[in-house]
Amino acid sequence: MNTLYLIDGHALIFRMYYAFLRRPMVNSKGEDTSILFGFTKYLLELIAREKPTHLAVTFDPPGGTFRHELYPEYKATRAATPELVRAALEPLAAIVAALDIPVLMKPGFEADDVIGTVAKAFAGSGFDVYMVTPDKDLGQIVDDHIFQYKPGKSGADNEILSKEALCERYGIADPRQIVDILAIWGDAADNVKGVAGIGEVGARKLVAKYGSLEGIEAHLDELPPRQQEAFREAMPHLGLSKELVTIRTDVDIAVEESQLRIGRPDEQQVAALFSRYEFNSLRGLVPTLETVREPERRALACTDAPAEEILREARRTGRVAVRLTDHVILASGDRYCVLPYSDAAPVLADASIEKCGFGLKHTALKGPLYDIEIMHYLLNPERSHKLETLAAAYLDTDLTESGQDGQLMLFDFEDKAGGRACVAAGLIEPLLRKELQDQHLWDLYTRIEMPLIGILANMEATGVKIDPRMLSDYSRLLSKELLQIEKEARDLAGEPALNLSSPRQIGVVLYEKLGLNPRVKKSRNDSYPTDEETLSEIEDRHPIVGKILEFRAVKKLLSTYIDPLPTLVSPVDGKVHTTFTQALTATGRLSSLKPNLQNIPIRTERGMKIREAFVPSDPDGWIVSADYSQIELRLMAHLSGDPHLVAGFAHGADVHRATAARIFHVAPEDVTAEQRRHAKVANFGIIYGISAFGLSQRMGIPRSEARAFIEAYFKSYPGVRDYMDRVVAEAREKGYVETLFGRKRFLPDINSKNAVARGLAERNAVNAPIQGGAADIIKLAMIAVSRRLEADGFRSKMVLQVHDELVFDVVADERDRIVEMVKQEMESVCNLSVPLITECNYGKNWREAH
DNA sequence: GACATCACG
DNA sequence: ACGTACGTGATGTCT
Repeated sequence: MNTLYLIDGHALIFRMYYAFLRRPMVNSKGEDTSILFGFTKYLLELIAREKPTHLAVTFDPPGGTFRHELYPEYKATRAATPELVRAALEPLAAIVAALDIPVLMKPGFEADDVIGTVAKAFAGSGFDVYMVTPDKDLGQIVDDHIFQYKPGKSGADNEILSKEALCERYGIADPRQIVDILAIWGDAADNVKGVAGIGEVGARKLVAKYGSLEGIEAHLDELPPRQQEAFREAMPHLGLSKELVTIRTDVDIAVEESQLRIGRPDEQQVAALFSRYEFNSLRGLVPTLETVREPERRALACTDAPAEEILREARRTGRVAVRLTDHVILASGDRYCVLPYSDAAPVLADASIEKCGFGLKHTALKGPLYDIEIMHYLLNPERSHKLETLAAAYLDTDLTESGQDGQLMLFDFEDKAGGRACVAAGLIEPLLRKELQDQHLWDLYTRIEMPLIGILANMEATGVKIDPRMLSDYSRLLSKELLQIEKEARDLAGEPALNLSSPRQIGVVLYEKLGLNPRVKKSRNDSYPTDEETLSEIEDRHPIVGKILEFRAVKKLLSTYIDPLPTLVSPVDGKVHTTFTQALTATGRLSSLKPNLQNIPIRTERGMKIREAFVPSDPDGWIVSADYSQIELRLMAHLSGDPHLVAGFAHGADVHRATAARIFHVAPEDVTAEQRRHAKVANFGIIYGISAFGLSQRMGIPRSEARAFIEAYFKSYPGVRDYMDRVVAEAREKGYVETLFGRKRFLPDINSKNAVARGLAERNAVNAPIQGGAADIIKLAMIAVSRRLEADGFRSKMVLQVHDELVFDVVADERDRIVEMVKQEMESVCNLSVPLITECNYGKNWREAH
């Protein structure tokens, strides 16, 4: 459904004027930006929250209106417009224009009349219209497709008044009767006279009973004498009052649908205006093409068909669209059928029939899989790959629109929506196939992502065995420690109720009560910094700081890993089954969720113990872990071709030591521990697209020293600097960078005038080919290893991937063969100018396997 | 739902 | 004068 939001500009301005009256907002130039800020924020938040497809702002035009001609005293009692409001009008118009939001005005008419006219016109042509105004007058316009959207006091509590809500509020049958209520009630603000002595309640009751002003007049004699008298007295002006409070819906104003479509803000203008008024907090709210909702598209035509026909068609063409829910939906062309898994299984498992669809990660599916979510992910990993988005972009149809079939039973409706989705995926797939081929991404899809789909399905289905007893014992132990730490910290603070999980409370205790760092300042959102880095610096000033850090560490382990993990163990097989997402990260990595098994602790002793709970499914079996050694730095060596970095890997030497030796001009055996540590940090920095600031933070040295350090690094490895320059230049020219295997990452900010955004894009340009290339390589390894597991008849399973590590649940007698096979496959998956080395170990649990 | 924090590579 | 090392996910607080 298309939605049109019509903003009552003046009403909103006044609302903001009063909202900020006691605590105005002033920028560094001393200008009062309250109204501009409040108005702009409201507008942007409305767009973000409601995602209108169409939007306009209305203002009252300068000069009088037809109401003044009818009645010279109209609004005569109004105080003069406050100077702040007057001053806000022009800048506001500029902001609204920069946001590409149309302004509607008509000389001689109030904004209300324009809103009324446009609302009626668009509601009549299939729109839902929301009139954004606190003004009760506009209630009279409300109907089945026109709503009053009342701004709340603090942004969030907006109220949407439907026809039903208004009728209930006023006790009337039709919102149009609000006109009669207002005429009788009168409106002091507009100087419209009503009936003396009758207020809102009286007017409501009378209109409810007699239907209208005219109805009341016809039955005047039924009223109590006092009211009769009041009405007779008011009679001469009531007709005028009614006319004045009636909102016109026939204003001669030409508004095209296309004018009101949500547009594209002028980034330059918006940036200039926002920095002029210092609206830094609003920048992120400016709608982008991704965040605005596209106007309505036509529905997708499709029909259901007998299952036998679809199955026959699938076998004949060697292709079928698939959607897996509680049941199976199959589609061919624009026809679909719904059937139980048992009936669909033969086709799903028939490898000679290719499958296309959205989300095909399922163990039942065999044969070539064309998953449009993943195909689209390769075209641009950072865009949305939702089916609805793809259907809108590739088929110009709206899959979200639904329910107009009204009377359908729920399951019929679900089938129909599912059928439509399945048909849509089948129609989108060939279009994506073409784009992948045009953009040279076809090989990446067919050789890496496509075979990976089934592998991930199997890994998820297999799961990892967990020892819940071990975890519950450990939980008891750590919980006791936690309680003790909490008590000690509270005693040290002298605050028995201190919540150690609250950074806010911690900040107050540390900096206000104990005064541990007089220099520290509340940051902009009224909070003190209490992150680990900050606290470590002041750890020796008070024993409580160490307690807080320890509390945090233990609490993290308990609440993120130890306690939730057992609840995620399947009662069926005693295993946890994560979900691997294949179309999420910007770089090509996988991600893992519910639970995330890619961030299980390893760096501390307490954390490492958690890995003891990850065990082989057979008590006699083994956990085997194989991880690529320094894969990202090796890729940097390969991509840059720097002879010294390549040489550093050639003889299996300690790279960080070799780096330190080169940077500090000492023999490798004379490198100190600190030099090696710094070289290691620098090597990581290089992969991240080093910056002097970042390095100085990590090494705890001044920025000038960091700069010198980077210079020394580049002097030692000139090829690395050349590579970084090259890849950034390539990004500037083409707008994207790519991995060895052609995986792309687009960097729209690479030529930005904003130095921060540009800097990030430049570091991404350096990092994406490396992080993404490593992701490509381990995916290839997973494919190679899976093939061997199957071809050689292994019973052991691959169960986890952690970016540079593969984890296997291994049966006892396969241990040594698995270690050998995995290492061999992982190391030979691609040929770089440096060796790919895999560390492969086994143990009775994940911890021991390292 | 935003933010701060912290677990991993 | 800004405001930054790359990529993720889960939890708790607070509004």
